[in-house]
Amino acid sequence: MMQLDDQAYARIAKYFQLLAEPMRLKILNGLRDGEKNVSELVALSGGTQANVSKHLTMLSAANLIQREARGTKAYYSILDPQIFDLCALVCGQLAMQMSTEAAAKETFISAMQSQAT
Amino acid sequence: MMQLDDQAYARIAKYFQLLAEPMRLKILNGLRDGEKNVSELVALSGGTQANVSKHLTMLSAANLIQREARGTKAYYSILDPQIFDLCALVCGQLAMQMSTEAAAKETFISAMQSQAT
DNA sequence: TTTTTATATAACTATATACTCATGTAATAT
DNA sequence: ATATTACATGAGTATATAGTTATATAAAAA
Repeated sequence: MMQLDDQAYARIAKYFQLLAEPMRLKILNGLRDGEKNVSELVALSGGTQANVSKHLTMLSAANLIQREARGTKAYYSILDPQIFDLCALVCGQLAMQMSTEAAAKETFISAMQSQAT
Repeated sequence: MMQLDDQAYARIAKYFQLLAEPMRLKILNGLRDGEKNVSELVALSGGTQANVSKHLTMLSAANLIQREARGTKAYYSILDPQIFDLCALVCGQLAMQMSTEAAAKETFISAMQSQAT
């Protein structure tokens, strides 16, 4: 078993932390089919402008997404589509766990298929 | 683009949240090569008994790991090895990001190889 | 230039959670 | 029966973070 040092664990944990927030997942999912500006993401997510903007700044600082200013608008786009593989794995895992809860399972199975690369 | 409802996002986020903690990652990595009891995990992780026990309870409640009491000891083991795929993906991602930081990159490359399924 | 539109950010609040210390519980040993 | 070992858990504290409100900034339009 490989021993990682504490710094390595901290870094991996921080990465997962970014994905551990419903609004951020919603935003990332909103960027799946290409770049969107902040207003579009606000409308899509149902969050406030300030909050969405903060999450975008966080995701951008971690290089999960990319910012490009055009005019007065700021367009964000996914930098590494592999994050969707992560989500797909988790969705699959959760779908397994919910093998008894039929209705919830339906939701997740289709979500997983939609999110899989 | 598949639209997930808020409950779905919350659930996925909660799953990532479990992996967003260095001590829990350390514990999970400690269970990679098979079951261990609490004392072993305490020694391995360098955490306190109370803290390790709490994390184990959390991971167990989320069905990431499994508890089996034998005598006065409690043995924990990984329930779904796919979590290591998640970690490997993240390690790979981080290794990419660190392409300039040579030393740190070395650490992650080997870690990733060790963690990959 | 002034106004409007789009986005970012500072200050603040509320909540969640990681940790420690102390104690509870349960199985084994003496 | 009592003590010991192994583990779990409650109470309390500190810190992190998501969210809101208000404001700053910057480009474009009037």
